[in-house]
Amino acid sequence: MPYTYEYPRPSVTVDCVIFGLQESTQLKVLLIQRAHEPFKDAWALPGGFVDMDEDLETAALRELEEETGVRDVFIEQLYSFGQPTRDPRGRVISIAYYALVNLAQHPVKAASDAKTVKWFDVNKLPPLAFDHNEIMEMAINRLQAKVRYQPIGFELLPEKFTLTQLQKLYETILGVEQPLNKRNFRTRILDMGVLKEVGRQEGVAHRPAKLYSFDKDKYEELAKSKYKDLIKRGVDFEI
Amino acid sequence: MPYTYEYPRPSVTVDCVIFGLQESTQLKVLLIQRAHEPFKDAWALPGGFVDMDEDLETAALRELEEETGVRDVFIEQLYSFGQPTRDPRGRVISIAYYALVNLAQHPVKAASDAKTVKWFDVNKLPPLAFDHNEIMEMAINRLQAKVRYQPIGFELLPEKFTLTQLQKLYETILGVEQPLNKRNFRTRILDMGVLKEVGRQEGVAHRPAKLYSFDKDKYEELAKSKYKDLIKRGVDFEI
DNA sequence: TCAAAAGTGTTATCATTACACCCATGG
DNA sequence: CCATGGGTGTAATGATAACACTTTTGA
Repeated sequence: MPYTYEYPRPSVTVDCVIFGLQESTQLKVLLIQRAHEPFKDAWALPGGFVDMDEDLETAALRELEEETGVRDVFIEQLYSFGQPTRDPRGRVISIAYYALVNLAQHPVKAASDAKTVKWFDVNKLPPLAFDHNEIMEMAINRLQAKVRYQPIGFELLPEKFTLTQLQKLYETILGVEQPLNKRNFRTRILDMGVLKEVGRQEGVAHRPAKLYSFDKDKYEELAKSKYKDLIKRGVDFEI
Repeated sequence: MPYTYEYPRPSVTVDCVIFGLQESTQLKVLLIQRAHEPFKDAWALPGGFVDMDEDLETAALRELEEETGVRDVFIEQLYSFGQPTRDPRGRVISIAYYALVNLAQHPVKAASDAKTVKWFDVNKLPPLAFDHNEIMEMAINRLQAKVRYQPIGFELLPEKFTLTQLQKLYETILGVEQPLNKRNFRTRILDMGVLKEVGRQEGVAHRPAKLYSFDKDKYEELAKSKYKDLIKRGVDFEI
């Protein structure tokens, strides 16, 4: 290898914060119970060391599947944590990823370094190994911020869904105490123009709801033109 | 060291994208010309290897000062880049940071691994070493997104500034082709309530402008209450 | 008194909020 | 025929955009 440069090197790991939505009403997060020292028996985020020839994202997905059996998720980089004392084994830098999935579609099974795998309610987390509580907190903030301006979450519902299901989903992710106003939620969502009507409910003991699906093409298109608008408007402090 | 775990380890570097505002009208970025292989003589982001006992952020600030002489900046983590082939020396993972500074207050001088240090116009960048063009692109997007909802940039002006100066600054950072509407810019900024009047210009050949300064306390306070509002409102797609 | 930049009035339009009400279905 | 959600009308308020206008200064 040309130009080789030798320094003592930190270890590099990846960690995954996988949020799971259960019945659109409960927000959970996937944790493993560690099988080995350090922090043996403590709960932790799934993750592990990056191999020398794989992408960071690939490493995260591999570790996630190895330890929990969960696969086929869209993860996104969250942040990198590098405090020198965060791992008792020595200098370990960790790149954290996060994702939001439909819990029902992702059965879990413990394996490799994990003793147990479990979905925990986001509001009832145990103390976690390493600095994983800090990572978790950042992930929750990021998820809630993201859900406000990007239609994530649509993939978590059945392909065809009602507006009430969608509203429940938002209320869950945002962790609101009061339900959102139905009228206004609907107006806003429909005015966005990214839902298309695809039928109606059947066999329910009340007025059947219209079913919608997410129109991805429309969304991409809108995202582009909206971007131009923003540029034109210039400033729009939201604080 | 207990629990030591041995794996082959990637190298870890940090890179800094330092944006500099010149006279509130030009957005520049700080590059170094590499003194050594690989990519000898090519332009690159200031950065380098992380020491074993320092924070990532500390490493970024240290490398920035060593290579460019620039110090006392508030950097923020941008993203981590880990494509296995991004560095010909082998596996190198880089954590990128970015910042926006007042160019006039940060004199540069080349040192250590840098042959030359130069501020480049953001719109006239040379081809960069490694994957630094990709890092740069992401940094520009992030900066422009951030400036829309957080009052960064205020620190780049003199302590007392006019609304016209502030508007110019926004126009520069956003890279707009048409100037923003003066009336509306003023209304919006003043309605935020984070500026306080602190005097007026003197000795100018036109009506003297009022001078303002940024009221940080007021901002912190507003940021909190605004956050509560957002929670209450629930959803607010901006796409 | 003029150029230059600062600063203001005003209107039309659109988005947001809040509240009350009607509708369709199965049991 | 009623309980249960689904779905709509509307008015008050506030934010945004667009444009034209007035003010104050030094030279």
